[in-house]
Amino acid sequence: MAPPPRITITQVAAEAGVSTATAGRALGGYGYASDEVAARVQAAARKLGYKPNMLARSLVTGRSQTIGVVAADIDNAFYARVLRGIGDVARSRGFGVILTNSDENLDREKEAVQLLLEKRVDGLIITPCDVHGSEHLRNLIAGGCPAVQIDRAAYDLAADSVTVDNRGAAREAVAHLLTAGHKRVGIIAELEQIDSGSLADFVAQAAVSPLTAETLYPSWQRLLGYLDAHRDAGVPVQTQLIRRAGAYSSAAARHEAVDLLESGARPTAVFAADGTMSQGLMQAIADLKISVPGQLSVVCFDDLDWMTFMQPAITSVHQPVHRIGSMAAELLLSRIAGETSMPKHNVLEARLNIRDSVGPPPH
Amino acid sequence: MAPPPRITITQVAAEAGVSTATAGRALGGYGYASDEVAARVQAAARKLGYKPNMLARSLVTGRSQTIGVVAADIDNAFYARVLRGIGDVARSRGFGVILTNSDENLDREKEAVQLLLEKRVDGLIITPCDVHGSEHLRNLIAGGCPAVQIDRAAYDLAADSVTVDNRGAAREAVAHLLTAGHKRVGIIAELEQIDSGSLADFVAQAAVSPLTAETLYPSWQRLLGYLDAHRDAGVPVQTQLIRRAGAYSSAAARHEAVDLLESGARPTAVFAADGTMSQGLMQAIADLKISVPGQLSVVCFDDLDWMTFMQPAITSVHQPVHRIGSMAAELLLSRIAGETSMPKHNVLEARLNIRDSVGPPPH
DNA sequence: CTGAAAGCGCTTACAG
DNA sequence: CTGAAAGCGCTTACAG
Repeated sequence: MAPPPRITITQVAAEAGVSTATAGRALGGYGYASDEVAARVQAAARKLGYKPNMLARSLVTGRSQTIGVVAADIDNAFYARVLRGIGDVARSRGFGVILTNSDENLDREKEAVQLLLEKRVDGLIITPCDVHGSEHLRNLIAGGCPAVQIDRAAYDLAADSVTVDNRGAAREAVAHLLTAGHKRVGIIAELEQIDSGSLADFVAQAAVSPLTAETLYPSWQRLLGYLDAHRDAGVPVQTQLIRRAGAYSSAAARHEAVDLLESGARPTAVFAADGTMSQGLMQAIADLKISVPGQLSVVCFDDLDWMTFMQPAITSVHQPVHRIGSMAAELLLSRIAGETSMPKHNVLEARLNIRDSVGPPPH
Repeated sequence: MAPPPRITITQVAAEAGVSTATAGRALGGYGYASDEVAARVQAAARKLGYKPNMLARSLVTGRSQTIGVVAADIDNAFYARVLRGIGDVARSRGFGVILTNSDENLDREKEAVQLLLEKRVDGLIITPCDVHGSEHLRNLIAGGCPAVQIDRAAYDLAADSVTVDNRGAAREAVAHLLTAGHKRVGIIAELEQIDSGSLADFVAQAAVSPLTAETLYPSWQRLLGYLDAHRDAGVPVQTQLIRRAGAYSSAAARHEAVDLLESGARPTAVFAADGTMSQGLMQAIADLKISVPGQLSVVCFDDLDWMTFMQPAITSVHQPVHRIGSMAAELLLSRIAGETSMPKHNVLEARLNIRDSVGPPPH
């Protein structure tokens, strides 16, 4: 009933009649060992049911063969998928993955990083909750801990990043609507963090000077794509069609969407800028019993990947989410392996998946 | 540019002018230390930016403050949520979480358990991919590693489990359809693993002797609930209405659903036994342009949690998924803390969420 | 309350 | 190719 004591390399060495150093070399795949001895040690290990204690190994080698992940919220299809990509790569390379959630909260992020550091991860993959660069992340990098950012990139952090071309994808999505003849295209976006003054200022500024999207939050990048498409098509932007949920919440999105769709100048098409906004929009459409694409054309950013199963199937922007994770992991592992070069910002393309939710504007 | 060397407790002790033992006691919160010394040590630690090395601590204490999770597939809303529940509890108790995926593959599961054991997790939460009890899991338990099963329970494993009352929930769901007057209710279920001979045998046996659901796979448990509801309502079971996708695949489900809905004796209602089956069913309904609930009433098991956003909103069985994870983690932590009692199988209730997808049978 | 010593289970130079 | 010794960074008895 009492748990049998764990077998250590000392016992294996004794059983095989060699030193622990030799046993370690034979088992750990480092250093030399004659075939004869190696076989004897392995037999002893098998016989005793030896399992190496990685904690001890890590303590001496200084590497834990573990990567840490700070996700914003694993209970979200986007991060779940990213994590799958990370996990697949980690597994294939013999690495473990320690997972933490920040909930977009800076204190939680700090705690999470702290935990991961104490557990001596070899590197970490993080969704920084503040793109304006948090000091603790700079310290991390300065401390020599490899890190790869995901989904967003803090502008002054000398670390790799893997993101999606949000701006380009939104531009394409909105262009698709404008090309179908729509002149009043709404957008529902999170736009929580204020990057550059008010929303109106942002729009005004985008109109006169080309903004760079690199260091913005995804929802602002997508708004920029929306503005790009309008400029490209020569369709004037109407600020009352730009709706800001102000939070990553489908309830907030639903509220904004209902308000938008009941407003005097109802748009003939709407672009929802992420999966959660899309949920809210679809709820609003159901609330108001609006037919799609009859009365309203719709394109959704589909982080959540359920747009294909809706009726009608929604034209949506599909991110290569698994790839974000696997690429981040590959990058991180190459940094851990010592590959050194300038930090690189990798931008993946998102694909527009054309379905049945876009038609010509009504009458 | 070179990463600054890590600060160890030895350096903190030197800085504070005490022994490492005292420094450890002052910092680690174990043993005694006078207020004066404690303050001096803490000041030194802060000054040097000391971060404890948990690897070293774990090596000596024998506890890693880490729990391992073997999920079937994190890229699935069910496990993502479970993991959230686990992560929330772990965080609040200062534990780390190492995540692995088994993909319902026994070899992967073994590898995963092996990895977790080498990393010396204090316990693990697992979705056993073979409910017939795998030897490696028995060894694990025998080795004294606390483990909690999730979603299913291997029948001969002396370990806690947290599952959902699949049978009861399916029974309620199907009863809801039968009560609405449906006499031909179809079911689309995974039913991959054969638990007791053929499907027909299983159904026949259930009719004569009361089967116990405890050690069955979830999809078989749900089928049992389907049969229960029919027996309760005195409605005869028609085997051609019981469709088996044979795999956890929405494509397979879609195929079976199309076949079922195009068959001579088309059912007037269908129960989809899990989120993936539900996807397949909804696709089939779209393929065939069947109106819901006009021509067909539908109840779905909603692992994926997107039924509420569909049009029309689908009546669905909603599992307390987050709770599964948090409960499993709490249970595991109490075992790790040394609480010893008989393994307990905890069964959570699922809730039927009534929406618009059920009406009376046509004509 | 504090310190010197031993030790957790490994790996790493260093001799041989 | 192998072994004796030292050491990774901590904690744990054991004296004092």
